[in-house]
Amino acid sequence: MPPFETQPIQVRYLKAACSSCSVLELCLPIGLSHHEVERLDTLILQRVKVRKGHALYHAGDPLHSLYAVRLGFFKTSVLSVDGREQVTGFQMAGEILGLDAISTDRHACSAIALEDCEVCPIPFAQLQQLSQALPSLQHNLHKILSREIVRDHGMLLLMGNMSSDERLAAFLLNLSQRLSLRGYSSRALVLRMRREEIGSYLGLRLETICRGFTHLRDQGLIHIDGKHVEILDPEGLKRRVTGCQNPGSE
Amino acid sequence: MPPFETQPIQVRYLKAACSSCSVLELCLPIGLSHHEVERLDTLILQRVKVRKGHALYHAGDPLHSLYAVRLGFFKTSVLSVDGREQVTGFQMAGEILGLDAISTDRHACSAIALEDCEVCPIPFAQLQQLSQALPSLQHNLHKILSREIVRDHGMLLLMGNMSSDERLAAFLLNLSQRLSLRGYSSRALVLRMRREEIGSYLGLRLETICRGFTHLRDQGLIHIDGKHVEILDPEGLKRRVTGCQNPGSE
DNA sequence: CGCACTGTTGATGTGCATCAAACAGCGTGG
DNA sequence: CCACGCTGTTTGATGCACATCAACAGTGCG
Repeated sequence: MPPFETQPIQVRYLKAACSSCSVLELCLPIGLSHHEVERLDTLILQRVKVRKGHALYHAGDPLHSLYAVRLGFFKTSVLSVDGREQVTGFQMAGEILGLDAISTDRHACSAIALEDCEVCPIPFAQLQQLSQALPSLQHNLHKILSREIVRDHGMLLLMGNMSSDERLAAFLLNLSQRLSLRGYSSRALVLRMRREEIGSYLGLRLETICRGFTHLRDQGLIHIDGKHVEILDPEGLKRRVTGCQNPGSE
Repeated sequence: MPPFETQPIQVRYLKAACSSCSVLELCLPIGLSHHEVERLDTLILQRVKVRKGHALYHAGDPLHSLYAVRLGFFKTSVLSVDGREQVTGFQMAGEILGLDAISTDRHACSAIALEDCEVCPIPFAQLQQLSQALPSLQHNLHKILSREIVRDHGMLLLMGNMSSDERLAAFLLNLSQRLSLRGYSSRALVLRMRREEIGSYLGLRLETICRGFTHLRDQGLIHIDGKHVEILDPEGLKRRVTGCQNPGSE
């Protein structure tokens, strides 16, 4: 059976525990004391599994919980009035989904699992309540919200000023850096999303993504085979991003 | 003396009072009780004036305060590594500056006054402290942070999917809507920024902005003379934004 | 007045979108 | 087993929207 985004999410209940979570140090509880983590734990009643291709939530759904990604890979996207999709982000373990829903108490984007995923729902009302009592939890939440704003501004810079190849190089470096933070190789990575989704994220067409990969490959910066990317020359990629109007390097 | 962005800001001290502020209902204290507003008032020691062309803060400055715009018009912008500017937003009365600094305790962008401005500095550490005690203040702060995220995602949609004329129409409608919320005319508006800054904001060149204005004028949607814009046909402008791939209307 | 800055418009170039076709992988069913 | 459709990727040919380059007009200011 093919996955449909509009189907209800597939859930399986699991007892949760931030304390023993592998992304504890990247997630909401970062820097909290053992005691504080235990109090946060009481909010997270169970983990939820989301199957590949299914939605964790849709735009318009009321906000109940924020979601900490425990496992897997999501995309978030908004739809324009005339139905075109803009991917606003790709989220991996330790990252928080649903932040944009706080504004209106309704989710402003949809979150789709790009592979089988597991998330920790954090009931938002209770999170606010608990962060009244725990200043460091409140501070973490502020930082996470602010970090998303900084990230978005970086994306605006990318969309407004970078060529297609530069965008692609920046995208790969960003993925690589986030994966390596999580203990994965910063060299060899697997793209969980399709070319079209990368394109939407970067403000380009899928064909341009393909050609971009080819360019970077022909310059000896990456090796690419389908969804498998190997970064051969991270420094070269970085130069590709910053060296915007530098035709001498060709 | 021409204004330099790198000069220190010009300050003049004024006693502050949220309670009597004209944008009380658009700003941080929205929905707070009289008593709660008074407690917030105690944080804001004095208002600060920023002269046209001067910076309220620069990227890299340490975060001390958030700033509520009381009067005037700002732009915020980030610089790419190779020195190109990306305008990330234009802020008017009631809007909060400095949210992106919470992430790293340093401002990630610069805020420049586009006209003589007045802001209320809100010491962030104390704001966090007070919002421990005042749940509705905490909630407001969360909403403001989240609203910025939603706004940015809208900008990504615009940058990724819209033609130059559509971007410009969306920009004008957005300005018009925010100005009318503040009691100004939604029809007649004055652009406080230069064409180049609009262009940077929308991911276009200044010449393209000029031509876009000409197009909208030739379609009878707006009247434009320098910095003065009159919106003649708001509905037509809206159709211009949503009707993305509709060549029949030309 | 003269200069710097901003805005407008025209001519030309180019980077990416669009259109199109071929191919690979993969599950399904004859 | 192969044929088949379906999805995703790659590559080529062509067109267009916007960038770039350039000239000039309007405005404010020392």
